[in-house]
Amino acid sequence: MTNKLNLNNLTKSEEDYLKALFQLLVEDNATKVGNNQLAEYLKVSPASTNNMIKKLKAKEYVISEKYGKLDLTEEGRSIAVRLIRKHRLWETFLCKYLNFTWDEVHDVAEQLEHIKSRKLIDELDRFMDYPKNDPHGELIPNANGEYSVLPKITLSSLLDGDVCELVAVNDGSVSFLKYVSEIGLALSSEIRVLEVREFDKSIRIQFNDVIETVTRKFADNVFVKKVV
Amino acid sequence: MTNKLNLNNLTKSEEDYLKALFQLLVEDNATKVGNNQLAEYLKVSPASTNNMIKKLKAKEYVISEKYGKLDLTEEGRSIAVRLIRKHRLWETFLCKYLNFTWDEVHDVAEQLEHIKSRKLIDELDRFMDYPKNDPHGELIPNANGEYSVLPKITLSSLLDGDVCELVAVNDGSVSFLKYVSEIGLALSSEIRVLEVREFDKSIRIQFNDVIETVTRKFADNVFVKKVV
DNA sequence: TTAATTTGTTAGTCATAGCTAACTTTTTTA
DNA sequence: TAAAAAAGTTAGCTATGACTAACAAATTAA
Ligand SMILES: [Mn+2]
Ligand SMILES: [Mn+2]
Ligand SMILES: [Mn+2]
Ligand SMILES: [Mn+2]
Repeated sequence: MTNKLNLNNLTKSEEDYLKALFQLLVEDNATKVGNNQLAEYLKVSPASTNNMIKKLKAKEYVISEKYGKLDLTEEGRSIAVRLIRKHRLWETFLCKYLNFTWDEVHDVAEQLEHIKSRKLIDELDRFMDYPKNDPHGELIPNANGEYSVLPKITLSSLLDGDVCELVAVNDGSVSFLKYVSEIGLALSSEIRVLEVREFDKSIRIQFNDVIETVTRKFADNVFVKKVV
Repeated sequence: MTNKLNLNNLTKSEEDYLKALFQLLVEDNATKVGNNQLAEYLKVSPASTNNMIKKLKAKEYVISEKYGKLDLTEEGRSIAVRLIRKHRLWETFLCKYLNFTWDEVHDVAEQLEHIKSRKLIDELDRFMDYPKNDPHGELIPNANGEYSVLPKITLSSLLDGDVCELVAVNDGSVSFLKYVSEIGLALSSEIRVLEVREFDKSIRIQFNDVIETVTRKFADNVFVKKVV
């Protein structure tokens, strides 16, 4: 048990890098994550990530060999999970109690996730009666740091005739989330794939007696579980 | 009307300096505030404050002549008031909804006050139904930036026989606040000054049939309004 | 009114965290 | 398998915001 309790001396940047690396490693289930990939994800230069990775290696949150791929230590993963817990709890709070819509919460949660107070986040969790999912459908890690990834596939991976339930959406883009709501989709919507068009991979879908055509790019950001 | 809307490009440090200067100027009603005084208040070196004051003068939040005293512009005051509003609303939220005690809230609020989202703070205000006072008794500025200082004097300024009501406490020191609660004092307590001792300015006070002797230092941090 | 003390300023240093440009190593492709 | 491309690294620069040490101005005391 590597319980060093060195959780509160991380800078906002260090936290952001650890969370980003975790999301690439675990959530996007990439087999290997490289320096340039991390740089692109964080929208900084490869030189910046290279520099930060050095520091995080010295602090034993990250493992990698020179010119090799990146990985997180147990301690590094644990910090990342705590950040994701905070992020998702705050998003939930903003939607459920402060009248935020699901496209408004991410940017504010990016700030709030860096507030350092164990009591704050655990009490917020209790106050909301331990929610399981955030406003975008993603699972919220619990106070013990137990983390699991929602079983999901992208809408774009389905074939003609498949029926699925919308279980989560990518929360990164405001315009995407607004678009999803506008056409009438929401978490739990049942979606039937009418046709995947060969030419441009656009997809005709049906839900609530509505028929829409969505692009491949759109469908890549919609996460579903198959029903039929 | 100097409404430049340049409110969201300030660093945490810049915000902290403006708030500190405001608190020295307005809340502690100091006639003049100097560079070293600000440095001591913020627990940084005079060189650091001198440097930051230069930057804040360039941005037109602060006014001062070389070797002269410091003052805030309207814009500078406005930023400071918004920070104080955020600080006090968060303190109130933590106490009322998240089971924090009044000695636990200040440090977390120091972090939360720097979160940038107009909607967040105005919705938090609405959620709590527009509270007037924070957990330490201080007035919460409203959404229009209207700010007023609670009419108050220190307990240490009273004389033998005076009777007063506890209206606020200095929220800076955890050990002080714990001490206040422990002896049974709270906001609205009625306190009678039995005797101010010449020798060390210690004060015998009575409240709720309790008689206690408190030091001058203690009484400096207790804010009251006179009843008799 | 001079001398001592306090207050304020400047110069130079450090750490953090970005950047570009140049370079090296690894991987891919022809 | 050699050349090209991609990926990763390094050096050197910038800005922010701390610091100390040295100095100048203003205030206070003698
Ligand atoms: Mn989010
Ligand atoms: Mn989310
Ligand atoms: Mn406070
Ligand atoms: Mn307070």
